[in-house]
Amino acid sequence: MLDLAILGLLLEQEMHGYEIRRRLRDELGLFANISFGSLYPALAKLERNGSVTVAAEGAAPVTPIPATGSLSGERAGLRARRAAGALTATKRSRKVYRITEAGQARFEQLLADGEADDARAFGLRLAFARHLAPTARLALLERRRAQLAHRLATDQARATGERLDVYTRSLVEHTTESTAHDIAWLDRLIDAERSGLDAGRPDDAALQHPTPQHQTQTQ
Amino acid sequence: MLDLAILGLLLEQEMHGYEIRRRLRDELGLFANISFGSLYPALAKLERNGSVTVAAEGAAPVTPIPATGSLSGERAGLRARRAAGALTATKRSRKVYRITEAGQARFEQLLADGEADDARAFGLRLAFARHLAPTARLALLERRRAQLAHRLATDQARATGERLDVYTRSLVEHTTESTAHDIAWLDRLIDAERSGLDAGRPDDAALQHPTPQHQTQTQ
DNA sequence: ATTCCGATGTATCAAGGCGATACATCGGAA
DNA sequence: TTCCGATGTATCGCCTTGATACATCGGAAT
Repeated sequence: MLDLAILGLLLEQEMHGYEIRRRLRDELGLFANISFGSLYPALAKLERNGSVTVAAEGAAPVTPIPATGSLSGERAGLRARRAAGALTATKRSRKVYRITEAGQARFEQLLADGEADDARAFGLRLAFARHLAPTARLALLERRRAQLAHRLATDQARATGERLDVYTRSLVEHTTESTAHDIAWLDRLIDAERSGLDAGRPDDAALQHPTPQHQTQTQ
Repeated sequence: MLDLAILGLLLEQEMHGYEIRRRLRDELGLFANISFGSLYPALAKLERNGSVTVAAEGAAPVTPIPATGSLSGERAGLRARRAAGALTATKRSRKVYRITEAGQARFEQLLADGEADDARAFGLRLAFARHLAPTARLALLERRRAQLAHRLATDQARATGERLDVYTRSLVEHTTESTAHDIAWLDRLIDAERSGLDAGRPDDAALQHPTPQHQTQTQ
C-alpha cells in the first residue's frame, strides 16, 4: 500500500525519503502524515527486493554509530565535537532513491491488482490512474462503486431498523449521506470515462467483449 | 481506542467477545469489522488491568453427554483443562465480560480525553456522546470542527495551487467537498447542542460565547 | 438418520502502519 | 553566540488487520 505510493512518486523523478513524505502530504493530500516508522522500513524493503536503488548523495556520514548500549549521549557531545572542530565535516546525509525496471513492474502490478480497495487504497490508485489503461481505469471506478453501493445498502438498513439515540442516529445518517455523495461522484467519473472510451475507441465501446486484438490506437 | 468501544458497549449490558463485534458492526456501523486480532487482545488487556471481569461461562442446561466410554465427551471447555487432562464436560466455552467500576472510570476518561480525534475516534465518541456532560459534548463537536476547518483550508490551498492531472484533481476536489459537507453537519449539531444548553441552563449558555453563531476560527 | 455446512465462539500470528523518540546538520532569528 | 526550527535518516513499541486454527452447535441436504 505504501509501496504503491512510493513507487508512483519515484516514477516521475528520483527523490529522498523526506521529500516523498512531503509530496504525499502537500500534493496528494493522501495521507496527511505518513509516519517515518512506515516510510523508512518500506524504502528499505523496496531496496532489498530490487524495486529501487540508492543514488547516494552528499557522501554518507561516516561517523560510525557507537552501537548504543546507552543512548545517554547528549547534545553536549555534539556541541563539544563541533566546537573542537572534530571533523565528520561531511555533507548532510541523504539517500536519493531511483526506481528500477523491476520497480516499475511492481508498481503496475500493485496498481492493477485491485484487492482491498478501502478509501485509502482507492484514493491512491485514482491518483495514479493516468498510468492505467482506460479499461482498467473504468474497472477500478466500478469496483469502488460496487463496494460503496453495498455499504450504502447496509447503512440504510441500520438507519431504519434500530432504535438509536440522537447522536448515534445523526452519525449513521450522515455516514449514509456521505456514501451517497461518494457514489454520485463516482458516477460522474464513470460517465466521463465511458465518454472517453466511446470517443477514442468506438469499436471497443460497442463491444461487450474486449477482443483487444485489433486496437488501432490514436494514442 | 478499541477499549472505548468495548467499555461503552459493556456499560449497557454484559456480553461476550463475539457479540461485541457483532454490535459494533450491526448497530454502530463504526468499524465494519473489528478484527479478532484486535478484539481479544484488547479484552485480555482490559481484564488484566481490572476494567472488566469475566463472569465465567459454560453454564446453560448441559446434558453432559453420556459418554460412549471414550474420551469423546470431554473435548469441551478450557484449554488448560485439556492440557491437564481433566474431564469436566462443560458447555461451549464462552467468556462473558462485565464492566467494573474501574472500567467505568476508564471509559469516562477515554471518552473525555479528546486527544487524537481522527474520523474513527470522533465517530466513536459521538456514538457515546450521551454519556458526556453537555459542555463536554459541545467541546467534542467544536474540537472536531476546528480540525476539519483546518484541513479544509490546506485542501483548498492544494486544489488551487498545484498543477494536477485530471484524476488527482477530481480526488482533491471531492475530498474538499466532503470535508465541507462534514463541517456543515457539525455546525447543525453544534447549533442544536447550543439550543439545548440555552434552554436547559441559560447561565452556562451566556458564559459560552458572546455570539450564538460560531465563526471559522481556524488559523 | 447421518453428514455436511455455515454461524457462533475463542485465540494466535505475521505484516504493516503509527506516534514518539533519537540522532544529525544547517540557516537564520534573538 | 546561542538557540531554535526545518530538514533528514532511523528505530522502537503499540495497535490493527487479515489469515488461520480450533471447537461447537443447529439446520439443510442427501
